[in-house]
Amino acid sequence: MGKSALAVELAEVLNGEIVGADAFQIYSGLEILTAQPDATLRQRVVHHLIGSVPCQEVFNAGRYLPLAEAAISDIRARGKVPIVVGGTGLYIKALTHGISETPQVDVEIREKLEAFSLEELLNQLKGLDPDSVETIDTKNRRRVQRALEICLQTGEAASKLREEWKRPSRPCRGIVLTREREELTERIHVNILQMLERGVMEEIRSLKSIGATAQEAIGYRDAVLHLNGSLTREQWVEQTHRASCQYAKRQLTWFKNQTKFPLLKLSAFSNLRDSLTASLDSLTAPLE
RNA sequence: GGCUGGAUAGCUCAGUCGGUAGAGCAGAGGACUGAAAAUCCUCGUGUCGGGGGUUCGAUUCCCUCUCCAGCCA
Repeated sequence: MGKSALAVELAEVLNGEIVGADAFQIYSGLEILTAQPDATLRQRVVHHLIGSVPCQEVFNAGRYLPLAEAAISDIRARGKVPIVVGGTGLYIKALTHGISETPQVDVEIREKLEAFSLEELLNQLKGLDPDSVETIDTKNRRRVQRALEICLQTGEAASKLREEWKRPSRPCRGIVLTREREELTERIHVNILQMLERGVMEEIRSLKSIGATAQEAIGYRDAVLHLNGSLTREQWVEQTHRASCQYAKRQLTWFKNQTKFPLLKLSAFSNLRDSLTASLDSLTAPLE
């Protein structure tokens, strides 16, 4: 989409610093694959939380929130403007609305639950927390399992701990960047080819290990298959491109329907300057 | 040239003992409270390769043609 470059322009105008809100750019070791802002951009403006967690570690929204809040306070304390940039809707919503007070994920419990079928998980959950069964998507294993994890860890019903998104919106302004679908598709293609030129495959080959969450990055598993020889370079490009386009669509759906931020279609502008001006206009919208 | 398989949704393929057909993937839309670049939900009319025959009725049986594989010459 072109978030990183635009964010740096904005930060320079607003005397700001950037706080990453991207579940995968957070990892170090996957700089190329996750398209982290390059050295030039990072020299111009201070970036927080990007490439800051070893990709061997398990990371999630629960870990993200306090880190991001700390970064934001720190920026404010120095009289600067925090600019949160990223494509992970859940992380941004956690920041603006907070999330329920539930304990950190217990890896052992999670692993134990992996062994059960969805039906078995549902039955357990029905016994412990019938209300949850009413509210969550019971066809979605992740949701059912998470609710059960909370019940088992806390000894309480997950539905009790789950509060409405509280802190109905901490004051902030925001914009959602979009582009024409075709243009976006083309840009994604170019970006993927650039990853190869920059050495994604070498980056991935040199990893000694990778954590359970980081390995979900688009293109990672297929890259491993390519390095094994079971997938051609072209196939890697094709699959990664497809997955990225699908992801971009899901992001749009999320931001359109889960936030009140105005949409800004970048396709209308031919250069960064104009995009910046338009962004600044949009950002004068009332505080959310 | 002969034989044997194929030819069905954008792609890979099921299927119809003859009553005009369905999965996965792709595509479109949507959901989303600690795995979120994840996970999940909804949406399937297509000359069933062309032509002819049998039949009340053929994508399904028969003949023929075309194309693609493989085998034999």
